[in-house]
Amino acid sequence: MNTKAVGIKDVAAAAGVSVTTVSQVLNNVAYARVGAETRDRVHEAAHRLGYHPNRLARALRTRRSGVIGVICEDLATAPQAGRVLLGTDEAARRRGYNMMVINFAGTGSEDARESQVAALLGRKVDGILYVATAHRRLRMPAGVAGCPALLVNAEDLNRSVLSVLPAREAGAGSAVRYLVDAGHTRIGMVTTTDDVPAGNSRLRAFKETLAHAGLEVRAELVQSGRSDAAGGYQAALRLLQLEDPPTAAFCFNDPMAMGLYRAASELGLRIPDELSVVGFGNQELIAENLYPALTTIQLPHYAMGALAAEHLMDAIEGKPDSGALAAQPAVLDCALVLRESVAPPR
Amino acid sequence: MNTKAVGIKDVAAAAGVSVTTVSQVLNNVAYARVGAETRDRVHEAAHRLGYHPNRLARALRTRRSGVIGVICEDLATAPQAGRVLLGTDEAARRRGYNMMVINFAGTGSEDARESQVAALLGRKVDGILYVATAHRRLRMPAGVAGCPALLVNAEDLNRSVLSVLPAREAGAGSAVRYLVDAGHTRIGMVTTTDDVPAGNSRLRAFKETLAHAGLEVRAELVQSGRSDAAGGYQAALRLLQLEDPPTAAFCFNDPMAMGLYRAASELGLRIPDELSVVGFGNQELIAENLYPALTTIQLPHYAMGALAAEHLMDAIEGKPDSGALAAQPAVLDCALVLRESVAPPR
DNA sequence: ATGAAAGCGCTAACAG
DNA sequence: CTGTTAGCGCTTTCAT
Repeated sequence: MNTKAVGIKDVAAAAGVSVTTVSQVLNNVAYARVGAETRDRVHEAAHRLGYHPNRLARALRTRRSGVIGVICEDLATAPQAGRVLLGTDEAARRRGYNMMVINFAGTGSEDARESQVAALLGRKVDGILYVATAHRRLRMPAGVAGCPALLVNAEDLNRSVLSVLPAREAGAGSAVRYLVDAGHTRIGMVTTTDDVPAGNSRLRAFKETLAHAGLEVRAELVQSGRSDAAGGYQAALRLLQLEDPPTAAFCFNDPMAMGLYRAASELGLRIPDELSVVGFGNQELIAENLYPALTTIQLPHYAMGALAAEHLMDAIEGKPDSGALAAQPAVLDCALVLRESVAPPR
Repeated sequence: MNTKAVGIKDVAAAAGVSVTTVSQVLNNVAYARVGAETRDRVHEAAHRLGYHPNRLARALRTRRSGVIGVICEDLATAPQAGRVLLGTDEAARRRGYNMMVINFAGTGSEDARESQVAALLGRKVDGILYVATAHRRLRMPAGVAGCPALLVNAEDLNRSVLSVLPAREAGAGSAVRYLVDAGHTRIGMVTTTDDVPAGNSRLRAFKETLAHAGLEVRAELVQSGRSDAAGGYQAALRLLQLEDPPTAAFCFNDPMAMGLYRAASELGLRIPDELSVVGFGNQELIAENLYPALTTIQLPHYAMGALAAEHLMDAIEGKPDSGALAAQPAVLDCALVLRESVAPPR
């Protein structure tokens, strides 16, 4: 905490006016009527002295800190958390807010979490953003009640906190449709056996998209395994050794697609000539480094962070329409990132 | 900003004492002499009313906010930033601090950066941590001067701000030594042509380690390319097609190792039986999902974040030894993460 | 052993 | 058009 000496009264003295005038001029208070020449004097003095308002004092007085608290689940291991934070930071900054960030470790006890939330609240954050790692329904920490809050990438069990979500199912659908549009008629899916809601919804999107395209969905064309490269490899091996193997495959996530690449390589299948593949998640480390580079679905992390921040700030500032938007979750589109792993069937 | 009603004077009233006493009891002020029975009454009242001190008011009065400002270069795309933040958050929390985080985009102008730093300073952070993406020498933003600050993963051009750094060169050395210890005598390196200081230092470590082991360093055993999988593939192709090819290779980073895996696969070389490989960086998405899983060097991101936070808090609180440590950068070891990609030569 | 009162830097009535 | 003043909630001398 810098022992910066120059305060509002120094500016007032330098400009030969009262602190009120300085405050009103620098904050552009609407109703205050201050002469143009006085305004200039104030601005000049403030600039000359290098005055920067003490936001703590202002917050104490106005009961508004301009800080939004961000609770991140698993800040460290999830690469997407950074993108959400970036979106939030940029949106916040545009409106003069800053972020105070805490991490909710997977291992933390309920008490530990509550005390972290209490820390945020004690620092008088204006609102709270809860950034979940994976889409699911969760219970907001109790302390948050009574403070404007928003969920990113998850839904509240009590439905009392609204959410910003990715259109995962639509994203999965567009991945599959891309394969259909490329001309494929035998399309397989490498999905997960892990019991996550995402698994079912992506599989459902797969089936519905095929059905909608008038394509038969044969059970053997859906193979599953653990949601990593090893699981993808196993599932892909089964899929690609079918007597009538698919010419294209949609994978539950990029690591599984990486496993599929290995299976294809071992079986002598060239991607994309003999096998087209689309992943999910756009884990750049994987998707860009695979050969050929993987076409995959990008989740709108940045946009979710930004939109959630906007909604939160609207709620904090009591914007009229913030209530209307609150009724249902905001759902953001997933983009298809085109790379090299899809071609028409031969 | 919660309109939480209960303040210190509510507690005082409920306990039948003055606010002074409440403050002294709750803060465990050393010199204050308060009767044991009074203490209990105060604690009980505070607990019963659900009192939480307003940290803003306290900060204003004590000139210490208990907030550390964290400037992240490239919060979004660098997966390591999250780990550093986690280390910082946990260390900070143990001592009652919180983090205010901002992102320095690669594209931001000098002015934009200064204004972000000004925002941090205006919010009266007690100190600043600058988390760089890649090790290099940089100029701290001008505004930071006069505020306790520390650099993570970089060094200050003016040498006026001290650093916490990874022992990259030693890490690279231990990777190579691991291959030597496994019995390899013809060891190659896949390095980068990108002009980054890290490239030279890792190559130097490679050469020195081999020389120290009494092994010849033949120029053809060092091949280079762009620092991604494609570059690694090209370099590896040259390396593995030498007339006397190496039995082991050290890669500049994990993406390049991924490229080497592809080259090995195309040439029919089995890892680790016919070719051992060690990467650098432990990008889990890659290292864990490659087959066989990649043995690689882990940079101490978490530890750097934690240590930097500790040093910073020591400096803020004027700990006596904080000056002594300040003389030279703190250097933290890199761990070798053992997986499946190394075996003795045949 | 406890309390009264000043003040951190700022904003916002209210008065002139 | 501008200045005086009373707090925001807390800590901390200084009295008692």
